[in-house]
Amino acid sequence: MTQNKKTDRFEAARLQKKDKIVELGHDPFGQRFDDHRSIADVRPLCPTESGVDGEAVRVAGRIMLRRKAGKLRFLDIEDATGKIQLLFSRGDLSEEQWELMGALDLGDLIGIDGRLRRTESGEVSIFVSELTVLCKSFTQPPEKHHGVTDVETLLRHRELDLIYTEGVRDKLLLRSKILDSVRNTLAERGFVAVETPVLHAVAGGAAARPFLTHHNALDMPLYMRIALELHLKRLMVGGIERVYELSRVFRNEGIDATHNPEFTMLEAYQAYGDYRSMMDLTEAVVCDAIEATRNAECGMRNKDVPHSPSSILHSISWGETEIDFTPPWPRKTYAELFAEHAGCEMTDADAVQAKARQLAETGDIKAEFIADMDAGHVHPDIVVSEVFEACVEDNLVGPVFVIDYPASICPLTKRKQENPDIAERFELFVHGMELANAYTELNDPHLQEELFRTQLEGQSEEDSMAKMDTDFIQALKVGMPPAGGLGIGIDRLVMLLTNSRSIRDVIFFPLLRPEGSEA
RNA sequence: GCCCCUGUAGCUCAAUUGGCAGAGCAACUGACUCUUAAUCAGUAGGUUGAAGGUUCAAGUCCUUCCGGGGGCACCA
Repeated sequence: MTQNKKTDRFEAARLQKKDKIVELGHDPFGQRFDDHRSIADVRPLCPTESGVDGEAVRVAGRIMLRRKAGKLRFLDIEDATGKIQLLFSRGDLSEEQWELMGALDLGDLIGIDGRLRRTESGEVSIFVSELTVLCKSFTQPPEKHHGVTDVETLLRHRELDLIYTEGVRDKLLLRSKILDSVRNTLAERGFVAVETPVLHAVAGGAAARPFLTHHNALDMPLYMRIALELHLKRLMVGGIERVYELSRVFRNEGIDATHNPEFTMLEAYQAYGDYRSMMDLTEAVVCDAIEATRNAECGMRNKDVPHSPSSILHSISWGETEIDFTPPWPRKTYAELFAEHAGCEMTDADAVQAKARQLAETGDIKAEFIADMDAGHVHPDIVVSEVFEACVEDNLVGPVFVIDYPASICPLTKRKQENPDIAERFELFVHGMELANAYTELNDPHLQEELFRTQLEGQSEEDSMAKMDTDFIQALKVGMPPAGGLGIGIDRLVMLLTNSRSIRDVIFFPLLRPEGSEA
């Protein structure tokens, strides 16, 4: 890196201090430090009156701020639970300890033994009796008041973001709480967590462009999975009646506020259920997660939590608005929503085409699409789908289950008994964002095989989700129970529950282009 | 892939019409035994993202490239 030369002057100063620490007989990189307590635990133990000696405590943390006042040094340190002020007094410390203190810099990790006591101004403090260096830091910390604001720096050096930007750590840890909650909800209902292959010979189960890789020994191309679906259904055939996987999938597509190339997906399958069972499950998963985030926020270091408190148990803040998730959530059919917002019946092909042209004029639908449509290259249901996306989805504030989709755009879904043109599928929308997608799973192997073939019509191979997977068809022939299946985009769920506008806010290390390539 | 915005010291930001690249924090030296973004005095710190061009003169204008952000497209 060309940066090295610039940073040298800072690193050199810290290297000298490291040598000083060694000279004084201490390890600049520290050793195991037992029996320290969390700062959050220790703070309340401080006597309320200034100048009164409290309990002897041992803590560890990173040096965040430093102030000098004559032969006194005030250091603020922070651990995973909070901050506390340390006071070093020249009069109370040995020469060796005072010199060791002088070799500290902002950003160093230290261990402290001392007594809790309030300063004259009433600040909770630890009056230090012994300092232990736990790790020397060699980089210059960001500006103490403003921190780092440059988004690129924050994303490329997420550890700095976590240390120095207020609330970032809490928000990302909230993600872990949500994941725990989702797993608990599923476990309570008897779902078994499994792991299936990430490397697929055929990337099926969704319509998305996969990442391509290669196995050397077998000399064969492999795809990173774009969905979990097909393997999980094979496990249902195998007798695992309630099964889920909560893990990473990969899609080789654009990056924006709601898309990262690798993201976390939940897929759950329930034998002998249907898409209605999955609505109940979705409500449970989301409501439990809302409760979990509330409980987590109560114990958090920073009070500027994402959500304003509300009297409604299952409600969350989203921007300036409040969304009520109290179940049951409304269920509206695709057809009625279509009629409501498009102003015509989706079965009236001519009217739908007219609406599509109208939407093209306002730019909500691409001109190219209209050209394809007029040339007869587009299935009528695709036109319906296009119009639906253009004029319905953004109006779905939600939460709302959109149910009963046109069968032709759902090749893995069971058709309604009374109407084979309609598939038993729902998508959950909240503020125009697609949060969940579920089906009554198709378990007729011959129909499935046929749909895999016919879906290809009018679509490029890579745009189709209907990729023939013969192992999967073979499994269906063994016999898969009628079942409901559910998919939830976990990153989007976390965005929703943490009031985050960008998916990057809820992923520790979102994908970025490498910086400063020499080429 | 397209359009708009953006890149100045480790960090946060200035720099008039094209006219000597500056400040705060951090660092370094010093003063101060109760500070709270401590304060005060001093020192040092720059290939203005990169390359080219216009000009007596470029952080500023032009071209290309690189990174980032936002929007569009793609994403059933």
